Amino acid sequence: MVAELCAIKHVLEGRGKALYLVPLKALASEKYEEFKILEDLGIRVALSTGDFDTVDPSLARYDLIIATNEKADSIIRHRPQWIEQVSLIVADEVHLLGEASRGPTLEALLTTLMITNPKAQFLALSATIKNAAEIAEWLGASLVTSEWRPVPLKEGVCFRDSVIFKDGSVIRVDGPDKDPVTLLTVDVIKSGGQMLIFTGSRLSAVSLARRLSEPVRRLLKRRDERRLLELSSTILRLGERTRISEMLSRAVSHGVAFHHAGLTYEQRKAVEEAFRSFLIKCICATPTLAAGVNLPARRVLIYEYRRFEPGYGQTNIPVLEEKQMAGRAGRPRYDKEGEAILLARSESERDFLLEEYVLSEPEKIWSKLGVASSLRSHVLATITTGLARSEEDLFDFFSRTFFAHQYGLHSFKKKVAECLEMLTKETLVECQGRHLIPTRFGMRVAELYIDPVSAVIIRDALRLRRSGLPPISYLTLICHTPDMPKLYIRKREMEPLVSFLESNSDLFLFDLPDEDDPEYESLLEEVKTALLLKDWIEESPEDSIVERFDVGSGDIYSFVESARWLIHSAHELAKLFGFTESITPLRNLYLRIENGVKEELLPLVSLRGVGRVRARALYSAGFKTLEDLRAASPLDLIKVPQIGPETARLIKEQVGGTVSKEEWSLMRSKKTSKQLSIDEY
DNA sequence: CGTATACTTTTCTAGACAGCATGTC
DNA sequence: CTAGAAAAGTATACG
Repeated sequence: MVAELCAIKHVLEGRGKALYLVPLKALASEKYEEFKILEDLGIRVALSTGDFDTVDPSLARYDLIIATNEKADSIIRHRPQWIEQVSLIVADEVHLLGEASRGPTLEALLTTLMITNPKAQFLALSATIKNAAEIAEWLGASLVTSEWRPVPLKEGVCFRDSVIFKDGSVIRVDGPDKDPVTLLTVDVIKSGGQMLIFTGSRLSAVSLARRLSEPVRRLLKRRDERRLLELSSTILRLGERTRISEMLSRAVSHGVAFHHAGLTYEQRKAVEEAFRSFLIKCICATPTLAAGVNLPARRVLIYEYRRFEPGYGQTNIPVLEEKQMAGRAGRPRYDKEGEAILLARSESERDFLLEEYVLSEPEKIWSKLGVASSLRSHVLATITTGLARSEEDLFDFFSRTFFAHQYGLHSFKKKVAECLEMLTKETLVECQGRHLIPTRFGMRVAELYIDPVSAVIIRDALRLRRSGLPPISYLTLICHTPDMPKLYIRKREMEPLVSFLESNSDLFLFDLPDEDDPEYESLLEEVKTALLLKDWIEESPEDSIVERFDVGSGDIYSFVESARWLIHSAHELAKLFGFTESITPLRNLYLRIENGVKEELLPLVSLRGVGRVRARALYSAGFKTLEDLRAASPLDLIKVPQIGPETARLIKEQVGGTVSKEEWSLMRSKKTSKQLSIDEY
């Protein structure tokens, strides 16, 4: 509300545009829906995330622009004029600054905006921050704190059948069951509330949901039971049937659901919506639901406060994260208070949890901009945007960052200089005397929004100028870049991966580490990820990919998305450097990744208006090449399922066939008439 | 020799942002 | 912040 009022003031008083920054796409959409009512006041609201548009020049027409941090950063790299008119910058969930992977982007973005828009107002928001004053100081802002909450929150710890709250009050839950999780769940549902349980792994989310299914089902009203059965079958129809969707469907029929990133977007949305409409009584979730969309419940149970972290083992989650989860407790308008409960397994653990979480404040936020991988790309961006034209400019810029604010500039200078050295050595930047000038390569890398290291890996590989390579060569290449997320390797998978590697070593576009090299294991991860992508473009059924790689459908989509982005980037770099023999293979691979199709469908899928489904339909109707399509009459084309008059016309336009006047008018008349069956056509 | 039981070894582990182009049945 | 639970495998006891 504070941000909203502030934005209204800025726009209506004609002071300038407002930019609203959020960390998640889902949050961006949510805010967009929320702020759209401002259009009644004549304020034009736009949404800009990676899902919706590129750097859209029409954004200049809007007054309030909602964007993810990364999207806003990317927009700035394309240097549009309208940025100058921004007079209010809202940074929602600003505690993200302390997150290693994505905090630096927000930090660089805010620093840039402070420099380019020195008169703008900065409004940073967070519910869980200890050193808020320090961040305010960095932003040149004043700190405003408020303890107000729409629904009061009670935090406590549960051991056996009793819960001790922060304020000293104690509640006891009892029932025939001895299991405290079941007791707490049944208790809150009986009194008309809902339960949200956070677990530390996907597996425990799923198994907990199964465990609670029976007790929850017994509490269901007849009417809900019927609607849940409908929802249960809807979930199976949302996508290809997999083991996970079957388990989810079964749980949902009992009024329970699990929620993690292995689910598809649609499945997750379905679960969230059913929870909001009180249909689903209990969700067992990984931290997916801790941040992000607003999905409160009367009672929140933190079932596991430890989580595995690679390189560290089992670690206690930060208090900040625990407070984020606890903050989900209490549904405005429905609950008069919310309860957030940590689960203890022993008496000493109960005391530990009370002390370390319930009564603790969240940790301080520390800048993570010093991490080399993120620093590189921000040093480059500072140069390509023209913000730094010399080394001094560069240090000036970085002296304005939160990192410099917290740690001082001294140690930082060396890190920045190292990044600069790497960028000049790899010719992303040129030094001419004191001047720093981005090369075309550097410019393109900044715009493509990839890590300079990824770009160098791709360039060096394509520079081998090898032609006639199969898709797996390019797939392993992009999986070799730091921008590509990777699959875990299981012990039993080592063997087949090693043998694949040995028999195909001539297909790799980069040097392979030795078997005793610590890099070797990450190479296997890369190969495994590449093999998943290969299955995808060969149209393996989703369920077979799920089984073979032990991933969820949601994981498949996120791997495919990242691969699509990097293949596109590789294609652009091939064009930039004139690596002609790679341009067409990369273009084809892009089409196949995007649509998830076999090679035989390539010519069809390359047409506008034809994706996976229509390509398949055309192919099985006998139209296998562009030549077949050129020879075909449009009236034959519309006999193909999935192909209507519009698409037929579009296809004909692209393959350069002729459409006679009669055919044309016939098609147009069909277009406006009620849709006919294939037989009628 | 088969099987129950105790002890040892192995396996496995959260999430999600970015480019660009296009628009049906 | 540097693990711990569950599954799988193996040894031993017992009838």
